[in-house]
This record gives sequence, structure tokens and C-alpha cells, in this order.
Amino acid sequence: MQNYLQELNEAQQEAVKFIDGPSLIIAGAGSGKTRVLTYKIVHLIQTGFNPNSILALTFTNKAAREMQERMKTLVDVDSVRKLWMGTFHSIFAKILRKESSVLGFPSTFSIYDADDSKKEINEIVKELKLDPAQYPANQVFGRISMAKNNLILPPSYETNIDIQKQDMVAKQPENAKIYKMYYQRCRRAGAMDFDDLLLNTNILFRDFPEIAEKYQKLFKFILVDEYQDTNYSQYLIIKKLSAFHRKICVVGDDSQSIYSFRGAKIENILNFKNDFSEYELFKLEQNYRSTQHIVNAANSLIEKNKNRIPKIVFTDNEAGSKIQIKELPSDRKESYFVAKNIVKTKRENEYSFFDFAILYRTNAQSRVFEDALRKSSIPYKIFGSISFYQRSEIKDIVAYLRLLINKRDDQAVKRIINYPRRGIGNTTIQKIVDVANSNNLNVWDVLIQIEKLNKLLNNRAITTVRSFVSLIELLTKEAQELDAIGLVNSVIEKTGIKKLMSEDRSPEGVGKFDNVQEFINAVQEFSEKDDENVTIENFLEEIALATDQDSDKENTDRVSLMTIHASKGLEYKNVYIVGVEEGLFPSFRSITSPKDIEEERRLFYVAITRSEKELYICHAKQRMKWGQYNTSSPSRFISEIDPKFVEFEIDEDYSEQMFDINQDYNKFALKNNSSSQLTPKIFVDKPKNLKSVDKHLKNGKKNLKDKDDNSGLAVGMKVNHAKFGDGEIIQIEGDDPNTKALVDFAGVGQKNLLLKFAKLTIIE
DNA sequence: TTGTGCTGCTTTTTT
DNA sequence: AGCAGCACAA
Repeated sequence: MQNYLQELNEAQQEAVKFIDGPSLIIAGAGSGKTRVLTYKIVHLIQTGFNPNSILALTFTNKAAREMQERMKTLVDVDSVRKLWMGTFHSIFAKILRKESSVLGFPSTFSIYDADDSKKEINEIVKELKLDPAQYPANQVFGRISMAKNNLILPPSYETNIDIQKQDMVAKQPENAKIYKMYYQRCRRAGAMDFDDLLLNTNILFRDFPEIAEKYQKLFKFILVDEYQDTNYSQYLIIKKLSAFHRKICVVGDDSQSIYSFRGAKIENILNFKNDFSEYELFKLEQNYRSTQHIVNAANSLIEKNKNRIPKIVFTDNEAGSKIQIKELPSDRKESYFVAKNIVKTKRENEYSFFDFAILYRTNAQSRVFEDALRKSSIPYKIFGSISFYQRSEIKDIVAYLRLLINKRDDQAVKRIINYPRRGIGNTTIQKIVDVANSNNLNVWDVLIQIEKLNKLLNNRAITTVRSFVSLIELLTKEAQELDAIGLVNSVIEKTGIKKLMSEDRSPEGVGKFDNVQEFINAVQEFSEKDDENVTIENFLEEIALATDQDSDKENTDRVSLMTIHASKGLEYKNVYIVGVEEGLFPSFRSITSPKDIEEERRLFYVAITRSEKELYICHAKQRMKWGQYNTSSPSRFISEIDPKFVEFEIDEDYSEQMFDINQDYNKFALKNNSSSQLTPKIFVDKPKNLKSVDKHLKNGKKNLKDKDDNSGLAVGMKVNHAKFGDGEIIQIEGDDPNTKALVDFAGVGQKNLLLKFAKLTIIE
């Protein structure tokens, strides 16, 4: 069983074999980092460590899954299952579920995703009568996230001078107040957002030393992947947990630190020696992935960064071809070029589509490529766009499940109280929410005693709310009795979601229905796991922390499209880095800060090192942004690569003959014209609803009670309307609840008004 | 209460 | 260009 070591080079072997204390492994791009980590865990198990005492933290679910798969070929499946292996968020969510009671959270606490969080923030901003434009949920959430990742709770946020200064500069002096309320609301809802999972773990370990000790002793060996991307909150957890055994191995590459925007501290890797002075350092510098030209080009670029750990990544691979720098006239042509080039390269080298990746800086860039690939009949898959579970039709169902498990989940109730439409409108909801907030109650608490609001709400509203409550109570009961699949089926059945969706025959509607089917399949698959943890709670947790990368089950041959961030850890034979232009890459937001530019440079470094054989770097001279063409110049990063390793290419024929940018322009201009200018506004001057009038007549509903007295109105009368001013009645028709009057208003034209809504006063 | 048409925002990257 | 949220009309 020693042979696994022979598959490693000397440096890798040393790193794997050292298990006596803390170690730091600096792993250059393509140096076999995952392999080392995997084998190290295997080695630990072989040396006698109980898998249950090994904690391995990864950055993504995917990384964890990949390692697990690899390990299953090396050790028995049962050992792999017993490992504590997963993302920070999923591992500590699990621990928090066990221990949450001491923190005042139910073990069934909900996990708010970014959507829920932003909605909550928006509601608070409105409640505080602040201007939503001045307090964009995105920004405020970013501030709160930053605070939490640095363990700054609302009281400290309020008194922290630096933070207050920043908020003043940003013209958001009330952020502290919003944070405070947000914090309370989440607590009230029994909900944690992503950052809370880490923050609360810290609080747990800080305030309950006996619990901390339990886990400190449990985890005899701790491994952390992508250490350069950990934030302060994560760092503290790791430090605390490893304090007892001090057997910790962190793996990372400072050159690939690309997540500082969400609080990652590259310093964590640089400061490892401060906390673990007895540590051993291992450097993996041999690249097994790429050609010499690619490795050298990447090295020459990253050397421009000041803040880095010195290391020399080298390779014994072939020299390979030079990196191609390609200039294109427009973003559209960039996409056609890539499509054509993929076809050509594939044919010449007998590659599969799997061997190609298109990498971009922002998700928005994917659209044109989708277009070009589809037109060229190239199969493709976009990674990391919207996660399957983020789709609104799925989130609706998930909201029901969340509510069944945690009645305090206010975001979930608000989402589904009127979905499917059951006649609880915004006015009613707002009143209920107001009552909840002013009494510091959960929305659900108010709903179950809705009768008490008989002064505030009309009887109809109270009745509908009551039937909603009994629906939820019924489903809650079922949640105890049925298995996961049965429950989900019952939910979509009894709520009417199934009926509603099956009636929608539009292509989007059908697509949504398919997604719901797919969701049910996912539940099925989950419940078939031969695991003791197949509860609906665990399923919800898994999907709350799932990203899109998760759902790549199909293995049809196709080209991969993704952001560079999403590409970290992956490799492809042929890579196209597109949109390498100033303002886009590096992003215009980073251009004023040298520190941010360094991060963008590392990001570019990551992009380059994804490639094994061929690398194209493309930039377009014109790019469509927000519906308008802008001129852009090549990124500074292109000229930072040592020219020895690149070749420039401007294909004149290609750009002149095949495309004409003005054609694109004209097309858009034409489209805009036809929709907004050529279509004249038509005023309604004929009663549209003749059909419904007919129906009522047939049904003989003519002389039902006359509550709203419209009898004073007649054709020819002069009336006044609050908005439209004075006018003359041309026509009256329809029976009572739907009586309509056609009125000719001076200057406005003719309007067909429904009398039960329109307030007309008679002038003469 | 519900549906529609308009405004205004978006684009950094994600657990 | 595309979309969500929102005001307003029905």
C-alpha cells in the first residue's frame, strides 16, 4: 500500500509525509496540489488516523467532491464517508446545527442566501424611510459582510471610527443602524446568512470553551485548501481548532489569491509562520500542466507584482507554441473568431469539445459567445451562472419547505404567502408585516392569530389568510410523516403550484415545469443516498450552499464557458481568454488602486495557467456595453508578458471582409426605431370587453345588488376625474360590478373607465 | 387586488 | 440589451 507515494515527485512526497506538526505548502499553478492533498489524507489514514478525526476544508463543493472521488479509488468508501471534508460553510453549518441552541438559534435554522439578505435589507431601508437609491442593498450588504468577516458586530460597527468615516464618505451614515436591524431580524427569523455561518462558529468557540475544546480534540489533523483565499473569520476558526493538536497543513498559492473582494486576506498565508513558528515549509514548483511558453509567460507576468512569496515555477514539458494575441474589431467578431477557431483547431488536432474553454472576466460577456457557438452548432456549457437552485420557480418550492421546518423564516413566508395567487395582496401583507415588526414578532406569529386584526383587515383577507395557515399546518404535519419525495410532491400538489405550472403552455412556463421535475429528481437522488442524513433539513442545507458547478452531471462533449474565478483549479488543452481590455480586465473599478491591480494581475495569471497547450488572448476594439458601442484598448497585462513568448495577430481579411461593424449598428438602430417610434400610441376608443359583457348578460347577473351607486351617471354628462380632468361621457355599458364608462377627456383623449375603481364626480 | 408598461439599473468576481 | 421593481390604471 506504499505505492501511492511513488506517483509523487520528491517535493510532493516530502509534503505528504510530514505529519508531525504544522506545515505550509506553497503550490504553484499546475504543481499537483490536489494530488498532494488527496494523498496526504490517504497517508494519514494509512498511518492510523481515524478518518473521523481528519478535517479537510476546501473552497468549493466541487473541490471536496473531486478529492472524495479520487480517494475512493485509494481507500475504502467507508473511510472517505467518515472524513470531515467539505467547504468551510458546509462543515461549520453542520457543527452549528448540533450546537446552535446555546447561541439561541433553533437547530433547524434557515440559511439566507444573498437574495434573502438583500430583500431583508431593502425592507429595512424602506422601513427606516431611507432612500433606496442612496442605500443600494448590494452595497449595504457588502458592508455588513465585510464587518462580519472581520468579526465586527453591530455595537462595534457603530463605534468604529474607520468604518464610520468610510460610511460618511460613501454617504451612507445609517449603515450601522441598518446592520443592527438586519442582525436582529435574522436572529428573529432563526436564520443565518453565509457570513453568519462563520461568524457564529467563532462566537460559539469563543463563548463556549468546552464546546471549542470538544472539536479541538476531535480534529487530530486539519487540512486547508486554497489557504490564500481564506478571510479573517475563517482564519480564526482554523487557528482555534488547531490550537490543541497543532497538526495543521495549509496549502495555497499567493499568486492565485483572487477573492479579496469578499474579504480574503492574502496575508493569512504570509503570516502563517507567526502563529505556527515550528512549521515546515514545502514548495511545489514543478508544473506538470502547461507548455514552457505558457509557464514562462505566466511567470513573466506575475513578476510584476510586488507582494508575493518568491518561487520559481518551472516545467519539463515541451516548449509548445507561442501565446497568440488576437485583436478583433468588435466583441461580436471576437466571439465568431473563437467559434471558428475552435472548429478549426478541433479538426486539425482531433480534440474533443471538452478540450476547449472560453474564459472571461464578467458573466455578462458570455451572451455573445452563446450566440456565436449556437450559430456554429458547437455544443457548450456555461458554468457558474445562475445556480439551478437559485431559479425562482425552485426557490418558491424551497421557501415552502423552509417554512415547514422553520416557522420563523420571515423571508420564506413573505415569498409564498401569495404564491400561487390566493388573494393576499400587497396591502394585506404590508399590514401584517407592520404588525409583526412593531410587536417584534415573526410574520407567522401574526398569521396564526390573524383574527385579532379584524379592525385592520377585512373579512375576506382574514379568511384567505386563515386558509393559508391551515394549508401550512397541514403540510407541516405531513413533513413529519412523509419522506422527502412525498413531501415535495404534496407541497406542489396541495399548494396548487402543480396546477398553475401545468396550465402555462408558454415555452418559459414549460421550461419552469421541467425545472421543477428536475428538482424532484434531485430530491429523489438525495434521498437514495445510503446515509443516515437524508432528512429534508439536510437537503435544504445542501442546496442552500450549492453552486452551479454542482450540477454538471451530463457528460456530453462540449466547450466550457466560465468566468476566470470559476476556472480556478481547472485545466484545458486550449484556452481562450477573451475581452482582455483596459477597463474590463483589469476592471475599471480596480484601476485606481495598485493593490486591486495586483489582484487583477493574479487573476490573469490564473487564467493563463489554466491552459495546457494552446492559449489565445483576445481583445476587441469595440465592445457593446449597456446597449452602446464603446471603444476599448488592449489591456496593460498583454504588454506585461515577456514578448519572447507571444505572437501578435491582426487578421485584416477576417476583420474587413466578413464583418461590417456598421451593419451591426444599423441593425440595432432599426430595431429601436421600429419599436419605439414607428408604432403610434393608440388610445382605446372602443369597449374592449364586449365578450365579458355578453357573458354577464347570458348569466342573468344583471340586477344583483347595486352597492356602488352609479345610477347618477348617464351619457352626455360632464364629469371630472382626478387624473384626467374634465370630460364628457360617451357611453355606459356592462352590468354592475363591471360597469364601464367611455369618457372623452379634454386634451387626454378617450378613456374606458371601470366605475368601481374610477372616481368620477358629476359636473353637470 | 391584479396586470401592465415604464423607469432605471446593471457588470466584477462567489460560499 | 435585458430585467426587475414599481407606479399606475383597470
